[in-house]
Amino acid sequence: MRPTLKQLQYLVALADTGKFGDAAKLSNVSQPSLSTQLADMEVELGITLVERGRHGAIITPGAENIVRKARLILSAVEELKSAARKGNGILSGRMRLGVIPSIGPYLLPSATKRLHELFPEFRISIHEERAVELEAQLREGRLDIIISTAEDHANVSNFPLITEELWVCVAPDHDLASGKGPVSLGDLEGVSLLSLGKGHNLNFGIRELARQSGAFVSHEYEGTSLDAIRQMAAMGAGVAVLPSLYALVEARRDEALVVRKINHASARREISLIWRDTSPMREEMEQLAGILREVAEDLVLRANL
Amino acid sequence: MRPTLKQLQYLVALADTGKFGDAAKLSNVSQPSLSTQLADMEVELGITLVERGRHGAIITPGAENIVRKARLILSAVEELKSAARKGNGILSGRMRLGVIPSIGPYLLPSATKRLHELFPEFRISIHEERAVELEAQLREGRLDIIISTAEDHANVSNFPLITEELWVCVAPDHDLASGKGPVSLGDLEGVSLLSLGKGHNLNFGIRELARQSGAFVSHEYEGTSLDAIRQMAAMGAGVAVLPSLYALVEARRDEALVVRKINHASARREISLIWRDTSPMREEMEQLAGILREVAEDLVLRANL
DNA sequence: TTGAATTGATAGCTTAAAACTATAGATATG
DNA sequence: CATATCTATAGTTTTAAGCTATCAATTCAA
Repeated sequence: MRPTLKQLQYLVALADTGKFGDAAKLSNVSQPSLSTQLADMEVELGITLVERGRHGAIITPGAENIVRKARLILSAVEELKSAARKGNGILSGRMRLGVIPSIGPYLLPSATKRLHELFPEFRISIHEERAVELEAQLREGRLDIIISTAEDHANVSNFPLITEELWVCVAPDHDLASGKGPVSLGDLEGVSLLSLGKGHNLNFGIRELARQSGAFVSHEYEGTSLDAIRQMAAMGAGVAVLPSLYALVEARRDEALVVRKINHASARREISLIWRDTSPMREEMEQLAGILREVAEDLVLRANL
Repeated sequence: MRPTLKQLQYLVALADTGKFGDAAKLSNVSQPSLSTQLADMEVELGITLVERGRHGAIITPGAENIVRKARLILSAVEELKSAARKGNGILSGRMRLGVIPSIGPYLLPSATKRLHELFPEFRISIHEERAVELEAQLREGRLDIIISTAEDHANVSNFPLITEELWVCVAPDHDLASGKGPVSLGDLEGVSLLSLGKGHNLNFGIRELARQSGAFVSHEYEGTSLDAIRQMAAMGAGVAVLPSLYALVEARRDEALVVRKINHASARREISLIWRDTSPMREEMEQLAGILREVAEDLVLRANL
């Protein structure tokens, strides 16, 4: 890569001092080294950069331009170095975050707000996809980090953020609307469960729940968003099964719905922050996870007030 | 100068290809060379730039920024190289031109106009000084080129631009105003010659003229500009001795003056373009001289119509 | 589960670049 | 005319960069 940065530096030093010897001293090299580097550079560029003589070195008029550009380049390199020093150890830059749709819209608005307060230099771009796509993209390096349920996948590290219980949401005239407190597994026998479509992470948990309780999963409608499922339930189409964050933060505000927690160990899912374990940013990832966890806990806490 | 341009180039290649091997191929080096350079760079910058793994190389979020800066730096270097290629052999850049006051205001307006037409990339900054100052500044490298009378000075090259005759200008009621055609040396005997002050180049020629003709140089007034001398003459203070360019272009337009050429071999001065002969721009200088000469000749020609 | 294929890292060596010392050549300056 | 002050050149040493060969890790397929 010619000219070299070193050569550019020598040229600038020469322009500043006006003498080869002084420029060499300034650059901490010997005068012959600087002289030869400069001569090489002139050959490389095919232009005479300085006029030599007893009087010292005078930058030729045509080379003033070059010197100016050289200064800009050198300062750009310094900037690069200081940028490297700065954005180190701390959350900075732009991270590509993937998130499942049943978490994204409910956790991330608060989370990004908080992150921006704490780390103004940090940006995340959010990609909402189903869990399978997310994982593939994480592996391919198209995402840096994902928020999903932590199933055991090879070569990824995960950090639990929050454990979500599953809640049922039904229209007030539904059988399940009459009881108080949590719903037991038995209460679900025979009912029609509304869920997100296939490939969605939430779907797996609900299928399992149906299997254990004797409920069945509705095929009439497979939602692509939790809001859609909630509205179906409000219209009496069945029992929406929703994760806590959504149930607490969104569904409970809907007066056309009764919301009850499902009281069973398997009626929960664990949301984690997941990254390739080859990633050199473990420290930052854990820092990020800590903040996301705080935000999630805070959301649940507020909703329970 | 770390990081090296080469290292930056390798980083960009890696960002583009996503694999060390491919990046190496793209950069025409072996994979180990590129690997070690990149590792060195990471140590130097104190930041992990890429995540390595079976999947290839993924730029870490914090380093995206660095890559972007690296691209800019590399393209700035390319720009520098193409600027060097462009501004070569042809008049370009900014040249610092010194000129004596008895030429500057009469030649340069036309000359700069013409130069700007021919070489839009070429700029000159003009410094009007007495010949002695000009020469000193040329030696010091504070000027690149001067327009002055070509006296034999060491270490400078000169290129004749125009030979100026000296003219006398007098008020219409002066003895010299009565004759027709050129003035002979004898006509000047005993008259009072008006001249620029000491140090001015024109002064030397006029002193010599006085010596040969038996005239004397007025000490009443030593002008600092040709216009001042002309006005003195118009008021009857003596005989202004003015060089052709001024006499033809300016003085002849003044109805309060009679202008006559002095008919003698020594009543002339040769104006040249002068530069340090260490200057590597001889070619450009000669090109410039050619244009200046054309402009000067053209001015004289027009004035004689 | 093993074996081929692919990826980047490491080791050892070679080549090329850069630097140094010493000195020559050129040119102002006293 | 000697001297001081420049830059260039020659010869050598040191440092950096590059190469080949090989390894270790991981994936993918049989």
